[in-house]
Amino acid sequence: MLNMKLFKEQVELIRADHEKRGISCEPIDTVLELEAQLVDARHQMEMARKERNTAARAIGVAKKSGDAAEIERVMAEVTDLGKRIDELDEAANSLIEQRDRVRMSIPNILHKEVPVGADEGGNTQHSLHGDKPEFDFDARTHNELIEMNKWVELERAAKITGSRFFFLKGDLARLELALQSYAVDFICKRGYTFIQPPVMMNRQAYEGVTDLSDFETVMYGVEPDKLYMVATSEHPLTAMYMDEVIDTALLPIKMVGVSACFRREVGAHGLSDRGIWRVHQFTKVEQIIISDPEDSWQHHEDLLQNCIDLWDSLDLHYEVVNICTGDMGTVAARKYDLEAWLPGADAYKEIVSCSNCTDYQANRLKIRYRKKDNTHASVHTLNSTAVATSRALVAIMEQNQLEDGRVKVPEVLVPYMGKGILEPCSF
RNA sequence: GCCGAGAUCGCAUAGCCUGGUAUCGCGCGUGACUGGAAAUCACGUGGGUCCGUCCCGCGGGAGUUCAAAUCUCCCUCUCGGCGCCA
Repeated sequence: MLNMKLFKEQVELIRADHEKRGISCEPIDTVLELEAQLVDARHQMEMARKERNTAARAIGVAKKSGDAAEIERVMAEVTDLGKRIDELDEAANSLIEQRDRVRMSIPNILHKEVPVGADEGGNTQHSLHGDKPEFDFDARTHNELIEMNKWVELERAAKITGSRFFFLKGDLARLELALQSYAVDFICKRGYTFIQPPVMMNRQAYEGVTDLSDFETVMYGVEPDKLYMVATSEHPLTAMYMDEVIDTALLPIKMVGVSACFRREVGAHGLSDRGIWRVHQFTKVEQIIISDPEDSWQHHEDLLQNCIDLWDSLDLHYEVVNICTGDMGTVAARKYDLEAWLPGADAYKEIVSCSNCTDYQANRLKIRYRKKDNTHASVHTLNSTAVATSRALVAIMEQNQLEDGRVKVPEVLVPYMGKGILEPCSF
């Protein structure tokens, strides 16, 4: 959510951003109009309250002096004022609610270097990494590999939960665990603190970190308890500091979290989504930074560099992409994706997403820091995947496959696995 | 799940019984003193603001009252005790 100060002092900035995104400026005008009404309503209410406070204090004085007629007169006056205040208060609250409902739908201000484009076709290449593997046989898709090696149970999982859930078995499950440990170790060596978050959150905290429409399309709700399963550990790890003023000396706070992630994936269909590429539950190692606004763009580059170094060390071929205006979403001000090459699909597909959300989440969550001049300001929040394990498994399987369908383990993971080749499962 | 005690500005803490302007301290900021600093002293230090001897704010919500941090009820969380439990 954008700060009201921005609407009052630099509304041209918001308008210019909407032009760039190719969306209507109408909501901006609505916010300004509601704000003008609110200021007026609030002022009227304050004046009425002032009158009442003054009169009510006079009652205390009059009671001590015992002037019964005077007490009665003032009390009648105060009762009338009370009714008027209630009405004005109700009007003001309704205006705030209307204003913020519109304000929440207004997206973050983009970084000036975000490429302009209508949809994902407008994304541009940032850099290309690793060598594209060559096969002297027909490369298989990950679907074929998991089936011939019996590494994944999709149909049996469907019996007990539904489609898009899975059991991960044997060497592939062990590789998943190895990836988690390796990625956590890798990021911790760079000064991040490992944190395991809760995987459910309440509505209020969740509204602070995500787009409202996500409640319909992304999140699972746990009904009787009014909780939501987290879609990524970014959400609990960012929200954990809500309503706090952080000691400036503690910034930046750098965290690496691991959690199961739950997504409804409403409307996702198609051949490219089969297997374990797009599923309702997967595990993700995530980097989070809570930063002084002055440093956040440097941290954003650092997060990307961590990903590049990590994925280079796995010896995989991928590209880094600049996400364009039309593909950005509401919360991020700038976003890089890593897209791994999948020989089975003959395409580059998203495996990592690295965002600077600037103060957009922090405004909503009221995560502030104390500045030198003793005033408060919102922090910046950043997040980046390190590895989403199920997608990393797909990339490793497809790029490291052998002719017989077995898979070579990346060098750096061999110590975590205790073996260099993934063998088929016996059942 | 049951019983009890709590939640007050960045931190800490008083006010609650007995309703009438949010207290002391620490930290931080500004100024004075100084060659400079420390120490000391003064002022400031939740949000809003049309800058007022203004309005709001004491975990959240409702109620009683002319008036609620203060009284009543409901909820959330924390701490202690008991129970259950991987």
